[in-house]
Amino acid sequence: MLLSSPRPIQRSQSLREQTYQVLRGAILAGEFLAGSRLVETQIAEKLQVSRTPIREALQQLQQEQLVITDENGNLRVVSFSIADAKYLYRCRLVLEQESVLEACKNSTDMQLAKIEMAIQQAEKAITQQPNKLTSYQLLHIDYQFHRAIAECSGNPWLAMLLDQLFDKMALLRMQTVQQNLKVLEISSEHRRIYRAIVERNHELALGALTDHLMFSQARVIREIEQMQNQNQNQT
Amino acid sequence: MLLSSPRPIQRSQSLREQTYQVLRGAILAGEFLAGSRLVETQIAEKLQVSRTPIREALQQLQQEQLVITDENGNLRVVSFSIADAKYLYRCRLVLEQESVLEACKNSTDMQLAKIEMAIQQAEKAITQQPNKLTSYQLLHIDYQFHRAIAECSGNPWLAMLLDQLFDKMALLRMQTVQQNLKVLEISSEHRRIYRAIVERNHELALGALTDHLMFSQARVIREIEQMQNQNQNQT
DNA sequence: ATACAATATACTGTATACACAACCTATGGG
DNA sequence: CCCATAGGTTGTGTATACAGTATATTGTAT
Repeated sequence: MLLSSPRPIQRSQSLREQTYQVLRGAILAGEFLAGSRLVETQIAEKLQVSRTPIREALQQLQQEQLVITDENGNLRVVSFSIADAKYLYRCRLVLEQESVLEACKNSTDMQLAKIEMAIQQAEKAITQQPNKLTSYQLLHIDYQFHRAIAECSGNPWLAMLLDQLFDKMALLRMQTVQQNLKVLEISSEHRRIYRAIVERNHELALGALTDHLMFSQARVIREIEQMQNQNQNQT
Repeated sequence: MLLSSPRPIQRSQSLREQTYQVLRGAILAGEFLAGSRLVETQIAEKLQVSRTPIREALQQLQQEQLVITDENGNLRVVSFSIADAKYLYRCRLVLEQESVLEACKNSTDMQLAKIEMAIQQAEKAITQQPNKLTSYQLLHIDYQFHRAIAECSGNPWLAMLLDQLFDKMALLRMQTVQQNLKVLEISSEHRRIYRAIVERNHELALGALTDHLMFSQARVIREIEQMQNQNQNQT
């Protein structure tokens, strides 16, 4: 899940939790170049805490696969290939299909309102400050919408699995050109999904979702390709 | 030294990894009663290592949701409800549907052979030592089959997500009456799925898988209900 | 200059020490 | 007899020390 705190707020004061949030945020905001190395002692010094909480935060990130150990056992920010993108989107598709199906069946008025709110907030954000938004913020707004649908499903495990994928989605986009999120297209695609759910129209909703994700996948892959071409030209 | 071996030597595993495996094994083998409390210091003393690796292993288990913090912040072995069972099976169903679909499309002969081997090993195990098998072992044999199909899909993220669910599946069953795995039924259901994949028959494979998982879910839920009744009678 | 050896450095894994919070328990005052 | 509070117990979070290992660096010989 992106930076929101949908959890029942516990005193997440522990340095472990704080460093985890900081590191995760930094990774998802693209503040580490993909593939860059993460060293406990360096981070510890930079954040002015001991290695213990850093270690634990890094292990958590490692388990979430936002950070991986390379062939020498060094920790690095993960870097996704186009193949990864396709596989990740495929997983996301089947999970979100279940998500909207159940949302069509079960969602309460309050839950539907939450989806609509996510859409409206997105629209407000992109009209009010069209150029001031970081892609991190845009991704978060997008996340809210999909997350709200997952909550409608009533299936907490489904929401959990999707959350894991969303983090990787964010990272996928961070690797790419940073700008270039087609916010208007996305917004209308979201509206289409939402309308179908409100009408409890399974098939329409499934279709709209599938379109949305296929478009999204195509956009991401195109961006990755562009980036790879740029890198080739530089050499 | 030029004779150094290129890859295969992994030096003895860290205590963290070892304790993780021990604890995970103990939980999945039902050696903790569901809901029982896990205390760092106690485990550390029992395993004769310092708290550090224990802590890290417990955090990993916590992230995998095999262990959760209760309302007082104490770590406990997770305990699933019937609702959880349904939700977990639902997630598993959509992911495994994708799994067999892709397996029908992509699987190589070697991968198919691996599936068949999983089936044969299961049959060998249940005919040779029909009563000596723990349910932990039976579940592992079952896992091998489903895991082999996931590998056929070629989608590593799919396999990863399914792995997470399988651990919870194992725990679900551990809560129940321990025996009572309908091994013969399972084996024939597996064969049916396998045959459909070999024939590359999408629809048949999907149907067989769906049946298998629905049966499996029904068996698990029935067992949980029986167990709950028993507990009520005891009071 | 190159290859190699020796040493220094940089990191990680594990143990241990300590601080602090939550929870008992018991003792003394009402 | 009740309960309030001091003191002990238990458990976690964080820092730090230390050992082992990998990596970099420097010096030396060819």
